[in-house]
Amino acid sequence: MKKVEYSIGQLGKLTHTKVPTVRYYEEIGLITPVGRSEGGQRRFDQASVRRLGFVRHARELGFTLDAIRQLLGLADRPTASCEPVDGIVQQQLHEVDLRLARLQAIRQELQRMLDECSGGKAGDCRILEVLADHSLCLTEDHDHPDSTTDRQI
Amino acid sequence: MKKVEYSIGQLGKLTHTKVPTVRYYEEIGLITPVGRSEGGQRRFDQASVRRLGFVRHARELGFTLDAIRQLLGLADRPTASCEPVDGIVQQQLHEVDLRLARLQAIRQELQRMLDECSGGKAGDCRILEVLADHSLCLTEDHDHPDSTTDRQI
DNA sequence: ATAGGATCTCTAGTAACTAGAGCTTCAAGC
DNA sequence: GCTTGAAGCTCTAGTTACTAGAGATCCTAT
Repeated sequence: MKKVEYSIGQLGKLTHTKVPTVRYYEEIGLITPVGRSEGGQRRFDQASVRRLGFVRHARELGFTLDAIRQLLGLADRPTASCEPVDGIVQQQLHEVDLRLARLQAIRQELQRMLDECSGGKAGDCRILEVLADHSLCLTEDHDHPDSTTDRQI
Repeated sequence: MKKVEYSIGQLGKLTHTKVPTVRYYEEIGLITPVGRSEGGQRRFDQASVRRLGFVRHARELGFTLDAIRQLLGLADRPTASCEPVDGIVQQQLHEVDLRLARLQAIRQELQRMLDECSGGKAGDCRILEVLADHSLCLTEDHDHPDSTTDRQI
């Protein structure tokens, strides 16, 4: 069984990751090539594929790169307790729940705005009115964008 | 009835907007002070308050500043048809729906991961396993972060 | 008159990439 | 062995919507 090596492009294909993204992950220390070719091109191995796969999957689930860095650190020490892993995931679930709640409220208001728009001139547009006057909207949870840690997905 | 004027700080309080954010919105052309004081400080009026209120409310609903710029342009021409407004809002609703669907799938997988974790060593951690091996996860819609236009809320 | 809070401008930083310029390396075909 | 074109390299800068800080100036109340 010989060691298979991958170019950055092959690694990218295997993990559905764009090449510049792989380089970016290397830059911030999430993955490291096993070496370089004679001419200086990056070479990766099977472990890189798994590691990058992990990163990508976690990103799909909305984890920040920072959280992923922690998860990777924990995954690297198989004898450690998996409690912190659990904590990170629980935290993420919590944030997803918050975002779901906010999005659902937003969805409702958008839908209502659309329902009320009768399609005339902008001057009479109910949508523009609601947007201009917050008190016309139903949402209670008046959450101000500045304070909202708004992130991805 | 005399014209009331507001400093940037007062405007910020009235609209729950941080002062640097107000300046940023001015920089990108969303709002404009009515003038400046002798000493060069910005002065705003009631119309500024309404306009900034509009921006903030639209941001809460997840519109991009670009969409908001368009909405403001439409709101400024009351005789124009409100059809494009409707279009922008519908588009936004659509995006919110997509995001809700994705978040719900994510929520499910996070929950399942937590349910399966028995709390032992990281080496046996089901969570880390699932993260490392995408094929272990239930989500069908394998959506790759790169291609995801992931934005706020 | 003065103190101290508010405001000014300017630069730089955040997350997680993406895009482009200008150059070099690699692999396949002849 | 040579050529050619895709793929790789580094570096800089751009994206969105702000936020933070430095150092100077203004405004208002005592």
